[in-house]
Parts: sequence; structure tokens; C-alpha cells
Amino acid sequence: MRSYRQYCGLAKALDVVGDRWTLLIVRELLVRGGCRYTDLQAGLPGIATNLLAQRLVALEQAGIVRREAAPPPVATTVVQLTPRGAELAPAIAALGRWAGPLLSSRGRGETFRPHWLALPLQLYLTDKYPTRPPVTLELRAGDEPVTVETIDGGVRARPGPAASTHAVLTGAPELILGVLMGRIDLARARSAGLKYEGDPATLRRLQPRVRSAHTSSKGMNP
Amino acid sequence: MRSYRQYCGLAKALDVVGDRWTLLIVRELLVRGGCRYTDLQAGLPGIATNLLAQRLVALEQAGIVRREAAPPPVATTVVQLTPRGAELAPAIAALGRWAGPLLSSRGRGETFRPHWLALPLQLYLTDKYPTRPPVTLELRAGDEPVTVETIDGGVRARPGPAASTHAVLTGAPELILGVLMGRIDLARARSAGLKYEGDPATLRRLQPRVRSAHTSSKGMNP
DNA sequence: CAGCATCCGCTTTGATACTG
DNA sequence: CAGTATCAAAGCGGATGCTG
Repeated sequence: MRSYRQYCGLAKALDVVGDRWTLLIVRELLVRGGCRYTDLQAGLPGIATNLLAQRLVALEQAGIVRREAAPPPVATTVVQLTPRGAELAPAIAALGRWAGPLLSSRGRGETFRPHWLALPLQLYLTDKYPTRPPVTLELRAGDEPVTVETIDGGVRARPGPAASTHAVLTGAPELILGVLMGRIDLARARSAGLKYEGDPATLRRLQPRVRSAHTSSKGMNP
Repeated sequence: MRSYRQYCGLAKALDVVGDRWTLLIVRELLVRGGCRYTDLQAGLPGIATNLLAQRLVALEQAGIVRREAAPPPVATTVVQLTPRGAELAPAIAALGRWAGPLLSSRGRGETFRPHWLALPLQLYLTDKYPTRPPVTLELRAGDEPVTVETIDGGVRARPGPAASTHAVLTGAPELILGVLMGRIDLARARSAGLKYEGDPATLRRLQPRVRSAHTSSKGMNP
């Protein structure tokens, strides 16, 4: 990207991560951890292969990602975030939070990958009863399951199956999100095709974070 | 911008504000409040006028800005953030924080506008002695002064002169930032050309926020 | 197959000129 | 002041081909 050539923090941040696809690459690495080139391609439907290669070079030079030869068994290189790259998490979180309302319905033609669920769930859910023993929930919205677990009063979501679950939600992502974010109740979601197995109390543990009040137009503090 | 067509919050946020220049326009409106078209041009050196016009149309359609005929005396229209647009503040703050280290030196050829100082100062400074009476500091790094004042334990920065000041800093922006962020001490900055008038205690009131610990590579919570 | 590099047509951007 | 018009250059998306 052409630099904005402005002595301003935001402009400098965008000089580094403002290019098309760049923040989505960071998203993939944040949610999934180390990725092979083809994993990234799979998680970024629509990206041109030359662009992905280009972006990775730029991100490496900017100190945001690192490439490492994977341990002997697998013969491939793995891309990972550096600590500096991982520090982008709050910025991605803030943008993700801002976009919350835009997720209420799924536009036709929009692609979806189950692990993308981890982002909004972790950002929006809290544990209603943090003192009770932790619960685990498995979401199945496609080929790869996502695990949601309560921890330290918060909620952690990660791609992959759960070792043991208190409940399993299966169905369309917009239904899963709708139920977990409190936009639709379980009964309605079930009649729309969502499958729910397990203890219904598990769901009530997870509560959408209260929408923060409007920031005043001058208020920059987070 | 072409949509990413992904059912993912981050992608949807970037569909709206991921275009080149878009977030910088929001920055201008956050820091300066309502702006005329030419104010925006002045605050966005390098933008092509057709792009600015295009972006404003897109931002208006997205519900992020609003155009209003200014009150009778002035015969011009003013662009302002909507509440929804102002909600981008946390995202811009997070990106600005991330870029903090990039501001340590000013690249040659980088343009600068004094009101841009308001962004990093508000993001990084805290009031060391919140219970003492508030202090006001005026910064002069160009034609338009910037006022920094302690309030509620935090620090507010805004473009414009202060009614009354406890101290005035005059000089190059990188020196002002360096001193306020604790990267260089006052004596060194003075010998590099920074002018300081007023009570030296005022400076000690303002303290850079402690760098938050590295977020773990999986940690998305802000 | 994983990991790119190349080519090509299209869209977006940048720079400048011009207008109500 | 607040834009529109024009055009060259850069960036992007899609397809395809090359290399271990």
C-alpha cells in the first residue's frame, strides 16, 4: 500500500494493516493459531493467491507474522503471529464489536467458515454464573466444530471439538449466533431448524454482554 | 469497496470502513467535530478531492456521517458523525494505541497537523494526581494550538486554544510527544529546540499509561 | 499437493483541471 | 466553498502454470 505519509498514529497503523485482506489474515491467525498457506486460503475465501503471498511478505517485513518450518513430521512451513502481531487483537476486537449489529442476518451469497464464530462469541458472551463449575458447549455449523467454554468469568471460543460437552448446538450459523446473542429464543430457533442436545441450563450460563453506551462524539477513551 | 462477502463481523466492518482514507475521515470528525468539506481536505493531506466526495457519499449511505446545513450565519454544509459513526471511536483508539511505538520518530516527508496530537495524547496519558485541581496545558506545534486538560482522572485533548493555561509547550510534534510520553526528558527536549513556559509540575501530572502486557496470541478480549 | 509466480482484464486511486 | 470531470497509474481478482 501507498503510505499516507502522515505523522499520525492511525495513519501509521493503516499504512501497515490497512491494505485489503490484511486484517482478515490476522483474524485467521488469531482465531486458528499457526496456519499453513493453504489453511489461510481456505479461511479467506475470495482472496487471490498472489495477493495472499504478497500480503504475507509484507506482514513478515512489518514484524507481524513469522514463518517457521514445522516440526519434522509435517513437511511444511507454518505462519504465525509475532507478539507484535498478536497485539492487534484489541483493534480487531473493537472492529468486531462495532460490526455486531451487522451480523443479525446472513446475506445471501455470503460465505461462512465455522471457526469465524469464535470471534463474535468471545467478544460478546460472558459467564452469568462465574462461580459455578465451568461449562463447555460445542457448536456445529459446518465441517469443523467450535468449542465454547466458560473460564474466569469470561468465555473462550476456539475451533476444534470439545473433549466433553454439556451441550451441542447444530445448525445454521445465524441461528446459533441469534440464540447465543439473545436475539431469538431457543424454541423459535428450533422450529427454524436448530438442533439442541444436552442440558438447557448451559445456554442460560452464557449471556450477551450489555451493549456499551454510546461513546460521545469526542470520547476517544475505550 | 468490493465486499468480502463473508459472514464475519470483522469482514463486515471492513466492508464499511475498510476503504482507503475512510477511517482517517472518521478520525478527523472525531477529533475536530463537525467539519466543512474544505476542513476535511485540510486535515487529510494527500486525499484526492473526488475520493473525499466519494467517501462522504458512501459514509452517509452507511449511516456513519450526516450532512447538515449549518445555522444561518454561515452559509455552508457541515459533515458530522452520527452516533453510530461515533461508536467507531474504540476501534480507532485501539489502532492508535497499537501504532504508538511507530510515532517515536517522525519520518522525513511526513505531513503533520497539530490537531492530530489530540489522538495519541488522549489515548496514552493519565492524570497522576486525579484528586488535585485540574490542570490545563497548551501545545503549539503549528498554526492551530491544542489544549490538554485533566478531567476525571483522565486526560482530554482537543484542538483550539485554552482559556487559561498552567503551561505551554512549543516546538516540533515529535518533541512534544516524546516529552509527554516519557521517551525524552524535558532538558534534552529543550536542547533540541522545545520551548517550555509555565509550571514544570504541570508536566509531571501527566503520565503515560502503562503499556498493557502482551495479549496472548489467542486472547481476543480487549 | 503446498506454495507460490505470471499474465490479463477490470476497478480503484491519485493528480490535476474545471465549474456552479 | 464544494464539489464534478478526466485520465494515467496502481491495485485487485481470476485463471493458469511452474516447481519442489
